[in-house]
Amino acid sequence: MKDHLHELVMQALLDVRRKQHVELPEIPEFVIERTRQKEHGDFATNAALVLCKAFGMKPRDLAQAVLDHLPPSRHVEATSIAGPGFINFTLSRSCLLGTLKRVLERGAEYGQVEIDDNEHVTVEFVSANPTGPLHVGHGRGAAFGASLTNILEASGIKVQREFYVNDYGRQMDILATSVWLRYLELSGNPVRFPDNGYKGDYVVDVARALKHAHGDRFRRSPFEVANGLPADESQGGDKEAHVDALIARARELLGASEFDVIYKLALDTLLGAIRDELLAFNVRYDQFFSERSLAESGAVERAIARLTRLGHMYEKEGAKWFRATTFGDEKDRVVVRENGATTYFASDIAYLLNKFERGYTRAVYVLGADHHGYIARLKAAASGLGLNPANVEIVLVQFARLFKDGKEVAMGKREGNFVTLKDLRTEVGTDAARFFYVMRSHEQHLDFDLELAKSQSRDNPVYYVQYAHARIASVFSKLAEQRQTHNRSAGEAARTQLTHPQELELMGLMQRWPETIERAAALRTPHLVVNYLRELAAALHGYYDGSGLKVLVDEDDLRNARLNLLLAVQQVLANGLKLIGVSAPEKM
RNA sequence: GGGUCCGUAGCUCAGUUGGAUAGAGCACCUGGCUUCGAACCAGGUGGUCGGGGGUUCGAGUCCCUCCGGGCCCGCCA
Repeated sequence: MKDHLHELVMQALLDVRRKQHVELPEIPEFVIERTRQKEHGDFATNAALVLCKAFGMKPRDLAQAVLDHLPPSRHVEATSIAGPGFINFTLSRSCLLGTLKRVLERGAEYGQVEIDDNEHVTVEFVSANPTGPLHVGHGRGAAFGASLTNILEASGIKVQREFYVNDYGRQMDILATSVWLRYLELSGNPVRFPDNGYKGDYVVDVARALKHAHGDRFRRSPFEVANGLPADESQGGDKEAHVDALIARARELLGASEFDVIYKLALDTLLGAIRDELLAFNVRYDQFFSERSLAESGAVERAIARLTRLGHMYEKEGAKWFRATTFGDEKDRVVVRENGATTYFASDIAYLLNKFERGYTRAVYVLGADHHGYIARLKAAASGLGLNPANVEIVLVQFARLFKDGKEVAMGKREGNFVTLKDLRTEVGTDAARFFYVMRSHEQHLDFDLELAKSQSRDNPVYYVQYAHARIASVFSKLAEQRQTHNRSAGEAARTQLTHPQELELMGLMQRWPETIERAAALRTPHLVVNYLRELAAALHGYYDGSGLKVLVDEDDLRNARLNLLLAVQQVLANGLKLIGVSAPEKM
């Protein structure tokens, strides 16, 4: 519709240019946009304001000239000039009725664009370390990422959803060691637990499973384990050095392959829990990608070799550095440490390269706001690898804070007293949690009000939208009870009987649904979908309660036409809720 | 200190890439259920868009500056 109006205005401008003999090789850009207020019609253009100088006319005069030359269109009901020189367009009723027809024809597909095969985007989100359960911070990333990918797909972009598993490196070693120490404790051989160890109860659960499966196989004497270790932080030493020594001791006493058994059990258990939780949260992935596989397949080495070959690596103080400053990063980055181990960033580089080697045309990273330092680094890596950094996109999601009884719920992972996503989900339900997480702009800090999300009351915006859907369903069940019928094609034929302003408003809103998807996809802003749904639900409630009209009237044609309208609204509500992973109930 | 995100009604937030008289929800006030579901609706009160400059036909939106807050700044992951 926008394009159509743009074309009309362009035609008019070309005519005006010819008649007024304006010397102007090209018509500068102007926009057609939705109006903010109903009194201004449906669409407006700033053409006269933008072009008045070029045409040497006053804005309002130019606007009038444009209207005088505007080609007729069956979609346009009325035009007007307003304010400093805006041209407003009011869409014709037949145009709105066409939307109604289209919604019913396309059903669940309404609003979707056909997939464009030339582009294939990989979107990575959550990617939490498998060193513990998901917490409420991950929940926002999960809800955002899942909604965004659904929306991108609806907008015609081929999407792959990926979770990067950090199953390699020191944090996992610390986890495995923590499990082993808890296991020793359960076996009656307690060893002092390190300050930097993982202290959550889930670690004990894994230890218990380990003991159950393997008995005393990993028992060692506490003296052997603790003897000669450097002092821990609370003993006046360094916690990192202490825990590293403890890991080395575990490897030494158990042997590498035995240590791996523990490591593997911890990884499988915790990653399994993460996957289960994501599924329960209605978040699906196409792939869980292992960091370890990058190292083991030689991908990390290859990526470093590529950077070296392209002349972006150098050695300093025994370490190998990537010259990130060449590409705008604030400092160069270590890729291979002095001790020969590769850094986390080395894996990142390899992973980035791998994504494009797998054929994706664009890589989107959904990261927590604390990772904003990554943007320059990752883009520099892309440039260094010879990739186009414009195809690497990082979307930062701000933090979520949890409020209970008006007070913030504190979270600390190492202390083990954090609120898990599972806790939240079981307390407020998947629907409310998913809705609340994407209700606000991702650039905004989110205050998650537990009571509000939990409340089965009018205050809860989730119910407001779901209620609109359920309300429509109940009209249809009432229909059967009253032994009335709904004939869609009869309703279609009688659609011109839908004349009430609130009926037209509903149609106008439904017409905006495809535009909403397009916009939310382009801006990576799922909350626009939520805003839209709230608006559509409000219009439905207003129609239902405030218009004074009844749907289930005796007159067949009118009833069928109105039922068609309700069916269409229900369909669009369902389509929208699906994109954000919230159910569309028939009853509440 | 440097970087980055944010500051809009008492509270939580929208604001269509610079448009017209800044909008919702909650809270507060008034009214509406013997009629398709009141988890709803109709209406009202409430603003120096953090402060100050600038850019232009036009600024909550863009630029500068100051104030206030979140987060980041390791050969950790």
